Amino acid sequence: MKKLQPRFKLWLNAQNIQGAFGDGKWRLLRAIQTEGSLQAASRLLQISYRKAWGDLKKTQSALGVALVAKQRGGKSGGQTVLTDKGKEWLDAYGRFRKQIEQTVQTAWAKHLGRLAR
Amino acid sequence: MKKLQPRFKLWLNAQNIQGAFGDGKWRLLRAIQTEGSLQAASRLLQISYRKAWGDLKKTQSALGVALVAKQRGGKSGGQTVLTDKGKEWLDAYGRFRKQIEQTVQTAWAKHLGRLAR
DNA sequence: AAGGGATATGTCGAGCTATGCATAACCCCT
DNA sequence: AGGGGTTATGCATAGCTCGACATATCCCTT
Repeated sequence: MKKLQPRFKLWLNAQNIQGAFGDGKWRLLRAIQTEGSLQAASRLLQISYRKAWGDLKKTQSALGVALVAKQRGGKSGGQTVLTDKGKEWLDAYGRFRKQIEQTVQTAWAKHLGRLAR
Repeated sequence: MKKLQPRFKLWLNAQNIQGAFGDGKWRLLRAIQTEGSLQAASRLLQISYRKAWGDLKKTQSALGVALVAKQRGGKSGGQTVLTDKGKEWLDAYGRFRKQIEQTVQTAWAKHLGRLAR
C-alpha cells in the first residue's frame, strides 16, 4: 500500500455562476492585502495577471460586492486594495476553510487511518 | 446578493498518483454495488463506460487493492461486484465524506451565514 | 512632453480530460 | 455454432481552462 493523504477543495456557487468564490479567489484576496496591487499578487501566486484579473471580476460580479478598490495611474502606476467588505470575506472564509481543513485531518485518521495505512 | 451555497470535493493522493481515490471513484463503487456491473454503473452515473473502467483501473492500481471482482461472459454477459475490501473502502470513505459534508454545512452557517445572506 | 508601472480586455493556442468509436475476448444459452 | 451482453483497451476528437500576447487607458513624476 502506498502512502496516501487526503486533499480537499472548497468553493461557493451562486445560482447562475459556478465557482463564485473559493480557495483560489481567497488566496488572491490575501495576496492583494499583503502586496497592495493585483500585479504583485499575481506574481506572488505564480498565476497570470490575466487570470487574477478575471477571477476578481467574476467573484465581485457573482457576489455583488466590491471586495477591492482599484486605481489606475499615479505615482506607483496604480493599486488595488481590499475594501472593508473584502477583509470581512477574507477573514470569514479563512475561518471557514480552516475548520474544514482540521476536520479533514481528524476525520481522515478516524475513518480511514486503518485502511490507508 | 445572490443565493450562495458551499461546495466541496474530497480525494486522496498517493505519492505518485494524483486522484487515487475520491468522490467520483466512491460513487462508482457504490453504483457497482447496487447495479452489479460496471456497464450499468456507468449508465447510472451518466459517465462513459470508458471513463468508469479507466477510473476503476487507476484506483486499484494506486491503492494496490482489489476493490472489485470482474467476470467476462456468462448468462448475463458478465459482472462486476465489490470484494470485501471494496466494501470496506466504500463504507469507510462514505463515513469520512459524510463527516466533512456535515462540517461544511455547520461551518458555513457559522462563519459565512451573515455575509452570504 | 515623455515615460513608467499598473489596471483593463480581447484573442489565439497549448494542455488536459472526457467522450465516442472501433475492436477483441469471454462465456452461458438456445 | 451463433448470438447477446459485458469486460477490456487503443485511438482520435471535442470541450474547457489557463497562459501567453497584444493593446489600450490612466495619472503621477521627471
